[in-house]
Amino acid sequence: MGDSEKTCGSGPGGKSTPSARTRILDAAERIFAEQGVDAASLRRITREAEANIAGVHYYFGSKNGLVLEVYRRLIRPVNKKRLSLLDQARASAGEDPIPLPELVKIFFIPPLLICYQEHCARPHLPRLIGRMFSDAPDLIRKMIDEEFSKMKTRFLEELGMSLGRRPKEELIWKLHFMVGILVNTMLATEFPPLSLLDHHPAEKPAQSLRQILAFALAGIQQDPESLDLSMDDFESYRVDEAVFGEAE
Amino acid sequence: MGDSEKTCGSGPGGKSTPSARTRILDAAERIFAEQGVDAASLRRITREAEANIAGVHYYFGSKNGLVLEVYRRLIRPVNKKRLSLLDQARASAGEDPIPLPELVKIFFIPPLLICYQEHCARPHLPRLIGRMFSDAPDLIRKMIDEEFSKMKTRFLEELGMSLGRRPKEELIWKLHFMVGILVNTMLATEFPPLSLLDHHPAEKPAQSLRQILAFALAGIQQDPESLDLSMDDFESYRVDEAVFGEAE
DNA sequence: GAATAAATCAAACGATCGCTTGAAACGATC
DNA sequence: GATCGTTTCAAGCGATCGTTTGATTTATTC
Repeated sequence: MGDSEKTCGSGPGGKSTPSARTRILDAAERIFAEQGVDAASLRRITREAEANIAGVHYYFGSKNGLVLEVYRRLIRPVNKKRLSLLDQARASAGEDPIPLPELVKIFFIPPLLICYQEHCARPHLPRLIGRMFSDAPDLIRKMIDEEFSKMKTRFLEELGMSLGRRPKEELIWKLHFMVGILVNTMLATEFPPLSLLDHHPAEKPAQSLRQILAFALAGIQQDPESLDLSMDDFESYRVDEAVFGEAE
Repeated sequence: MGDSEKTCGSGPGGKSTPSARTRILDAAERIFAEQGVDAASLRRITREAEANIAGVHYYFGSKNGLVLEVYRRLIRPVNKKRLSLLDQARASAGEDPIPLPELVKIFFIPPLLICYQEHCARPHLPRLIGRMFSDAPDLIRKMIDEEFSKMKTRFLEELGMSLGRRPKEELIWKLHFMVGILVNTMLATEFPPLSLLDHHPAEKPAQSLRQILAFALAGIQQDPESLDLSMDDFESYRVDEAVFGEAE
């Protein structure tokens, strides 16, 4: 159980066949990304993993257990990396706040690098991460919240220091917007919203990262109170409810 | 077919019972939001709609047909409103570009007002809209692209004018980030990412809108080239692939 | 009020789902 | 090489899914 991997070694030093447990996780990860968790059947997963369907319940207890493990294996290394980068930055900043650009880079770059690296071993990852936030049942959603809570807290602390005294509510909103940008960008590495683009983001990772970081950094630095908005003419933006009932 | 609604009127002027077709759409919309499209069964939908299960195929041909119609009914009025607001703004701007704040308001406020209005007739809407981008099979995704294409094109045109000569690629990225912010915000009106907030966004719609608009406006105005980023030290942000295989 | 079309219904079809079972194959230990 | 715990296997369980059918009810038209 404590072992990270069991191999049925064919040759020493050469590539070895992963254990059935790992093969199931790999196949599940890929197929969940393709079809969504609900639509993915254990039969297809185990068939493509070249494993028996009973193995799923032997190793993970249930399909939900498998889903939990797939997500955990996906999230943990990324947040571990981000937390370690935060620690580094905090150490080298001493008593000062971490520079905002560095904070933004720590948030965005680790997950995006996984998606953008040239010969990504798991090209389906962005899609799966994007799915995480919407097609997961409540049980999985609770686990995801737990996995992110530490990173969320640490990041809000540092963001508060770097921005100077701003209302906590504002910090939460800004972290929230960053999550939205990140998730949608990962979803779009495979998908139409960016189809207008004449190249895949992964082909120009530096330019893509620049776009994201610049946008987020500007948004974070902006003081919402400075915005001159007439907030009383909402009515003209309201969608007529009567239209809703109609098909045409 | 051309009729928008058929009512089995009980009393003139009073509330009338919607047709079975409409009742199915209403129930499907709500249950799709609750459980996701895949997990929602036609049996539950028709039970709660007080209709017969065969009605789904009579009216919509298949479950996929029902899903398509639910999404269409949801998206159309919003984009119609946004397009009409764009027309208004273009008319009153004459030869000048539309002011950026106005452009951002047109994009965000119509969909968010639906979610934030006090006694929303359909409190599940944000959740459904958020789901749209991830749990939809390819068929539905194609329809969504079609429904949004006109709005997307018009908005990119106006954004290009308002921002002055910027690369088209930059405009696409910025629209893309706005979509991410919007979708995640709608998803979060019911969901954990904002659970740190001590109030529901709908309780303070003006403040919430201010946060969103300010962030997006700043991000849009920012020139990505002005950002001083050292783009060669990616390695320190890379997540160690070796960690991935491990469970603990 | 008979005839025609539209809408609704109960019942069942075949397929697939997550999950369980009990035995066979495997690997380590003495 | 016998023993014991771990892993893999084929087969099947009950449940639920989307869909179809054919008859019945309701509404419309002459």
